[in-house]
Amino acid sequence: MLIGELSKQTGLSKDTIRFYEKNGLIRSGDRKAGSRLYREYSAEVVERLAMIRQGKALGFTLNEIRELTTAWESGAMPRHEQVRVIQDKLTEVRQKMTRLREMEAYLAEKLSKLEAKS
Amino acid sequence: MLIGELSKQTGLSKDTIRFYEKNGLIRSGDRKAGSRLYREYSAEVVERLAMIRQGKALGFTLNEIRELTTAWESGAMPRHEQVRVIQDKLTEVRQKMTRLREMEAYLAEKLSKLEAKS
DNA sequence: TTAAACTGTAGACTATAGTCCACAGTCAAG
DNA sequence: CTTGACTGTGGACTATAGTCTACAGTTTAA
Repeated sequence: MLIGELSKQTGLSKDTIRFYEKNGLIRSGDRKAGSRLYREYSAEVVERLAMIRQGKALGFTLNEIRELTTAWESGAMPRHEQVRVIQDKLTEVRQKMTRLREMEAYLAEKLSKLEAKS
Repeated sequence: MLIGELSKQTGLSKDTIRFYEKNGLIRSGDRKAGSRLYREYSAEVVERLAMIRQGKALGFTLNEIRELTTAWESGAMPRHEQVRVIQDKLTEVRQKMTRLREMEAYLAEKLSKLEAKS
């Protein structure tokens, strides 16, 4: 699919998609268009962009996400490296979960104190 | 305590602390020092800065965090407003938890596929 | 009493993550 | 066969979240 379609399917702007591609977060093939080339995207890119969006909403930076997604590009690095990168990220994800539970407890307490006063 | 001490206790730079204060995330009192005034911080500020840091690591922006912390400044807004703001943030926290679980499942799957191949 | 370590403000600078604009080639419908 | 919606590139611009520098007053330990 072309970039406009991808943009529609993901809700990300074309500029953002080009920006991500320039920064190595996604890839595209070439579709010939006269003297020029249009970007041709595969369906998996939709999934990957969804993942990037999730990651960002959880406080991961594009650099961190790129490191991760590069890891499951076959041939990008030796398998034990791939495993290590993914395991590290998994650990971070679990740490964030702990933090979220703390945050939830903190907010819930603030709330119950407020409601007790009323 | 003065800003250097607060910096030491929180691990945030003095510049960052002044920046947060300028942007309404924390407050200080005045300590007279000759013709000038030094910032005097209470012990609760340590806790609040820890919370800000947590929030940031979870993808909340300073603006979002400020809205929240303003809510538990008594007199800042009517009580039902305070309750609403905190409840909204609690909802967001729970959404993030769901996202994290998805992310965890996604990574765990990538990992098990990789390990199956070896 | 003076040097080092602290405090303050103002403003320039940085990195990250985009967004916007101008200009130009491509394609499909009328 | 031209007009409108698409595509591309390059570069300027923006917001967020700081960081750094210069300059100056304050405090304290030698």
